[in-house]
Amino acid sequence: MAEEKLSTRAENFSEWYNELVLKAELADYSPVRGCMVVRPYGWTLWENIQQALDKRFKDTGHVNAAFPLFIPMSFFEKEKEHVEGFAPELAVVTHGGGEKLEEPLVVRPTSETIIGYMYSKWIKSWRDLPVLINQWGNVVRWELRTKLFLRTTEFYWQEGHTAHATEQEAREETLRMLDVYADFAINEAAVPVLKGIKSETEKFAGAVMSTTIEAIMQDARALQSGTSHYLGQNFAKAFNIQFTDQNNELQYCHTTSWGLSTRMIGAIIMTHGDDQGLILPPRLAPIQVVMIPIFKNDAEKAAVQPVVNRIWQELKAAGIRVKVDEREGLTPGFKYNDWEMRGVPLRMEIGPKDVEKNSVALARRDKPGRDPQKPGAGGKSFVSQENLAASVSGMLVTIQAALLERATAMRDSHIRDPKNYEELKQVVQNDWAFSYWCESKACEAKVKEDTKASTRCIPLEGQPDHAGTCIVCGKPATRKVYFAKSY
RNA sequence: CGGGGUGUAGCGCAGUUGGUAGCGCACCGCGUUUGGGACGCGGGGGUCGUCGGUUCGAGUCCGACCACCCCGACCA
Repeated sequence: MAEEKLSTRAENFSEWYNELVLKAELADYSPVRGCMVVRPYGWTLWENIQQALDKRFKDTGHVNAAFPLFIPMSFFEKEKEHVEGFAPELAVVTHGGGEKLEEPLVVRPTSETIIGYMYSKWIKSWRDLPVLINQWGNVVRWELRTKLFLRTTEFYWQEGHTAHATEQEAREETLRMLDVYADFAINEAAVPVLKGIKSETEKFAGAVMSTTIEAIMQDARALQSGTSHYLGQNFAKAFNIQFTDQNNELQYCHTTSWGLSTRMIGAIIMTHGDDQGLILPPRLAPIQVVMIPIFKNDAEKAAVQPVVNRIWQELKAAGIRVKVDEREGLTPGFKYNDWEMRGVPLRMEIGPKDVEKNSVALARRDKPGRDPQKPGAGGKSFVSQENLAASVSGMLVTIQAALLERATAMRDSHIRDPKNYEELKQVVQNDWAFSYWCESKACEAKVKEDTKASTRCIPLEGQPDHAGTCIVCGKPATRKVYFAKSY
């Protein structure tokens, strides 16, 4: 049950987020520190994300499998950078069945190691390649500071792991999956992400190259929303993933990995939500249309209910995710607010007047219109019951497009091009800076030191056609990078 | 792991010089209501975060611990 007002985004963005996650019943705090319980409404959203991604994975030739939750500790010691990167956040099982284990088991923080081990068993010949496997699962990273969906000790995600004969193939795969993520984020979640390459300091532990989709939240902070890595032969050498090529020569594979997690739910919340609550993109929303029957007495109820039922059937038959709010004892006004909190894209009101006029009232969540006397002011409109499924479908498409458009405008308004370093230091307090960078760790570290902003990515698109000078040190630079504060 | 804050009913809070726990919302029942957060009447629900100390007596005073949240160093 929704309670009264939320904190506003302007007052305290962080509070607003926390309250919204709880009140919209997406997730709740668990008795275990840093872990979350994903509630049915949040999980359904995740299932819709899974479906949209899984289809894209299958369409690009991948198959799903499941690897163990427990990984022998020694596996982590085989790849130097990997162990250094993950050692601080490993959860380790030392006992089982009441006895101390001979070798401790790590609860997977990511599965490169155990999958690498298995790939070395499965891959013998160039004919076995490429191997294109994805896994849906949970992982554990012992985080010091957690926040629902954005960073929790345990989280849910998918991790794709592929092995290829050549560097070129593996690099192509890395970028292909980055494109899949970007396509998903933009066209399903209406989150206008920027694709790019991570700096050396920001890349995945053990990768040769990390790529990312970066999103801008309403408070202008960056959220890394998905990553795709080219791992070179690092894991192949650590785990002996070798094959015999066409010339009968033994070669190491080139591997990739790519992941997208429940953090995406946080991205959706912080991209689209308003002070009224959640706003979900129609393509992913667990409930796309909520129907509110309105009646004052039994006679009106008798008139309204059959119409509600008929329309519900029609929408359902058309493949629309629709729910009728049949709760008794609550006023329509309360229900409006309640479903707005939960972010349902479209609300349909059906009362005696609609039955009489063969119409329904439709209210768009992305354009709250609180005064029905001023239909021009908000998103409330009255449409005929004829071809209603088509009108509703059309409106859902319109809402989806409007959300992406609004989010894109928001993103663009936050990207700035400071003229010099002094200006950059100001800009990154409330915006992103898109600046030439010499790609040295020293300059990157200096920005972080001075402003707390990090490099988010060197974007793959939108690079200038001429060289420039590093915004920090003034040395020649060929590419621009985004500097921003991040989650 | 450092700094700050909070722990009293499901949630938000009050609780005086220490005297045996209360308000709002939510919940349950009945009735009236219902096109933008309804109302009346009745009802249920608390070892006051934990442990210890002071005291005739502790939600209140003292100490320790624990948990969670917020802000900083690491990360999807």
